[in-house]
Amino acid sequence: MRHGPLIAKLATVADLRESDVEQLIRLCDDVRTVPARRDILSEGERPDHVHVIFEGWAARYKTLPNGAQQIVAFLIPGDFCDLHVAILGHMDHGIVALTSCRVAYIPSAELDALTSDHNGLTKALWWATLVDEGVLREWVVNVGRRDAYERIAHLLCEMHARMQMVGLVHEDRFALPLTQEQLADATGLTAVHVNRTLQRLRSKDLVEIASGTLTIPDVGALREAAGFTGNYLHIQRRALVPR
Amino acid sequence: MRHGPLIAKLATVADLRESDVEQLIRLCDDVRTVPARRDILSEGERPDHVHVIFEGWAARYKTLPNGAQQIVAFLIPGDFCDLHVAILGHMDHGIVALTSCRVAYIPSAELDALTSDHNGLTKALWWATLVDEGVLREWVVNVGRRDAYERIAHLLCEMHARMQMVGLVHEDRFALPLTQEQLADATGLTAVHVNRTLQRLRSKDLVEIASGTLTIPDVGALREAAGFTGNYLHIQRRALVPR
DNA sequence: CGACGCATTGATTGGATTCAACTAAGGTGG
DNA sequence: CCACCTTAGTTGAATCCAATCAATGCGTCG
Repeated sequence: MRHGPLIAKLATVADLRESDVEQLIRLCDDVRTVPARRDILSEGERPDHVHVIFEGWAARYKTLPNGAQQIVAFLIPGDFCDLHVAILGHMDHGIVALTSCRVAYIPSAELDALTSDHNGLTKALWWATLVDEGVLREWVVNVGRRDAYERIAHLLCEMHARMQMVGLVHEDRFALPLTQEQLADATGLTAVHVNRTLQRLRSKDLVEIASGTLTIPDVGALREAAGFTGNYLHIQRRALVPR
Repeated sequence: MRHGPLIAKLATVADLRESDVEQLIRLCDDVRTVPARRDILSEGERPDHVHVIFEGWAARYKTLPNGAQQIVAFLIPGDFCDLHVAILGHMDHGIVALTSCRVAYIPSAELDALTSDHNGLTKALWWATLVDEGVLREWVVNVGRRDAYERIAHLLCEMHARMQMVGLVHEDRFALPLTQEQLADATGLTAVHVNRTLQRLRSKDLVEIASGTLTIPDVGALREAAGFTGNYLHIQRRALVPR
């Protein structure tokens, strides 16, 4: 945790050397604060920076013609916002800060340079996007084939596992700064139904929610209820390779 | 089309040289036939080959504890099955042949070697996976926020656009070798409801389906009904760069 | 305080599922 | 060559999960 969530996350999978870590830290020296509800990136934009969340929560979202919104991913500390625009050119969705966020702005060119002399980093970044893809597949399953109860339980399990990866879970408790409206936009439900479903989860003592903090008294029980296995997150802890 | 769908697809985006094309063709010399309904890759597998569909349709799918299935992607000629397992290690989902498929088996090691001396190819492969990711985001929106009617219309629009990319659409007509059951598994609906919804689409003359062939008399009208814009497919035709 | 965002509750509606039966098409084997 | 069986598509009726519409509580903040 000494180096922040990004390195914590990448170190769990890639053979990062001390020198890689130093390079990453140097890249992330331009950290700005984005207030809640502000777009970090808007649809159609062609950013010349790559963005990494250092602190706070954000969401990828798409808006339909009728005004309905669908959140397609939650971004937590350590997550890249747009590793892809360097290649795809423009954003096909927006990213909005859900809380006040501290975001690192990395010039695309510098990242390009770093990854082209291919060290362990390229693979680590690849890995990050591939895990994102795995998460997306699971989200399709979630909205496609689980009922509201399992769906929300599953989402909470996922966020618990991901927050744990970056060291933000303490005693099965972590900050969940989402409104029920946002949970609804992520699960394809309405806020009203999210409310009723959360009540069911609470009444069964699977979750406790108080002032933006989620507590999961029995992780195993919640995972059972959700049908959650974290296999798609491809978590595998490795040691940090010395210089 | 002279070189098959994979090169056709990659050439629309990357600066492929003649030499790149030759390399790709050489890589794809081991083409095998997989019968319909057979798994090309199973969940949990750790393949030492990377697979590309040359002919036929396949589907990525996940199975839930209760037996429900969710298709999370359709694979058509030119699509990679598992560009990611080289990095993630194991398959977190299965891939099944929907029709008899001709599949190229590329040894992972050879692809690694090819991409590590980074030519235009690396970027092209990156691009392919990033588009897949964009498609997945749209699928989340599809099952999360569109009703059955728009949902199926949107899926058909997408497949039309993707089939067009690899030159498999002729006069707004293309092979759609999917059962209504499979359409249901892809859209998070039941086969019964897919049936009724297809009837509505037919009655409005938005689609015609006969013996595994889909005809879209008025592409604009169907896209309008679906709220479809292909922006997330990141299609952009470029010229082939000469050697 | 009043306004606003968010959570909560009730009543009602509706889209999609479920269960079940039935038809059509295709393949197989006696 | 037809009886038989399987698979895919179709239709109807009943049911249910979640949406919709609407109102209320409640804490916060300018």
